[in-house]
Amino acid sequence: MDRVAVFNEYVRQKGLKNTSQRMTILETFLNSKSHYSTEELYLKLRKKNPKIGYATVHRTLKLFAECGIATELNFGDGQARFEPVHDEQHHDHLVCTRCGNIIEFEEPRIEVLQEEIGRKYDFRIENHRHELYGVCAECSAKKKN
Amino acid sequence: MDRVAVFNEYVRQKGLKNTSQRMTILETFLNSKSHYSTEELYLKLRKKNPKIGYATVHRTLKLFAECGIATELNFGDGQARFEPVHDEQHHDHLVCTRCGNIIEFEEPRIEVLQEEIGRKYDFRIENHRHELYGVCAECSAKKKN
DNA sequence: TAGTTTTCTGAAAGTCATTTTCAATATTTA
DNA sequence: TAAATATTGAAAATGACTTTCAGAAAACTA
Repeated sequence: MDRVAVFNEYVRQKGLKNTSQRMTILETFLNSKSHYSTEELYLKLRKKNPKIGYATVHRTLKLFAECGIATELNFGDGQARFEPVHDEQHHDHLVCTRCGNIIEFEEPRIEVLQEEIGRKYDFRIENHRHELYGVCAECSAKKKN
Repeated sequence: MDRVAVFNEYVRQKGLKNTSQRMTILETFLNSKSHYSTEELYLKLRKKNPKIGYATVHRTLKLFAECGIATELNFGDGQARFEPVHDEQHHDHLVCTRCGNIIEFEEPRIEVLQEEIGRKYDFRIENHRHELYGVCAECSAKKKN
């Protein structure tokens, strides 16, 4: 079941309504690999439909997260970001504190160790956040620091 | 050099002033293992000194983080938290999404893997954030879910 | 040590992302 | 198609932080 279908199913089950705004937002959101903040997605959407409101974008992104087709991220810059959930393996993020660039990484061995920690503390892990902050290759080269 | 000395040294070097408020806040902050939000520490401090202001508490916590005796944490509940830096090994956190309880864990093998990732992406890691969210043993027992 | 300079403080106002309100509008149901 | 119900967008509200500013306190200076 693709993500559009998941969303439609969620909307149906919850007795929500399927509006043109929601479809536009979903489409734009899925067709991008960026880690959008509400603001960024809102600005992008205005170009397609200048009538769309900020609150609607925000509410809809929350809805995506709720039904499991988006993940809410927070890189400490004071605004939430959202990324589409993909079928591929879970990944985490390297965040460049100079240029803001975000690199995704996968490390199954860390995932395994996390599970081990959960068992050790008798803690049922539901999700996690793992971000590495620093300076990316480009910025290191640029500023030779 | 203990953390009070580190703070005093930092204040001296920066040409800042050493006030009674800062000392009170530092003392209260260090004598606790909690992960205080500004609000929580502010409320606790009011009991000792009702005249102390929220802004001062917040500014001072930022100052602690700046001089390296505190770490700023963010568990996604919309408010920053601070913990005293201890000499012991670096740790990360398990956060119970039911009761809010925070457990610290250490896992050197994860630290090693992080460094490996940094090398792989030619990324100079300066710090990281690693939090595991889920249900703690107590809450699991309570709600049998 | 008194005077001068500079930083601090606390209260209040301002900021900024997010959330809520509400009247108008759109979707879905009957 | 009408009735019921959810959604929308604009604007107001919220909440965590951040800044402002005038008076207070600390550090420096002669």
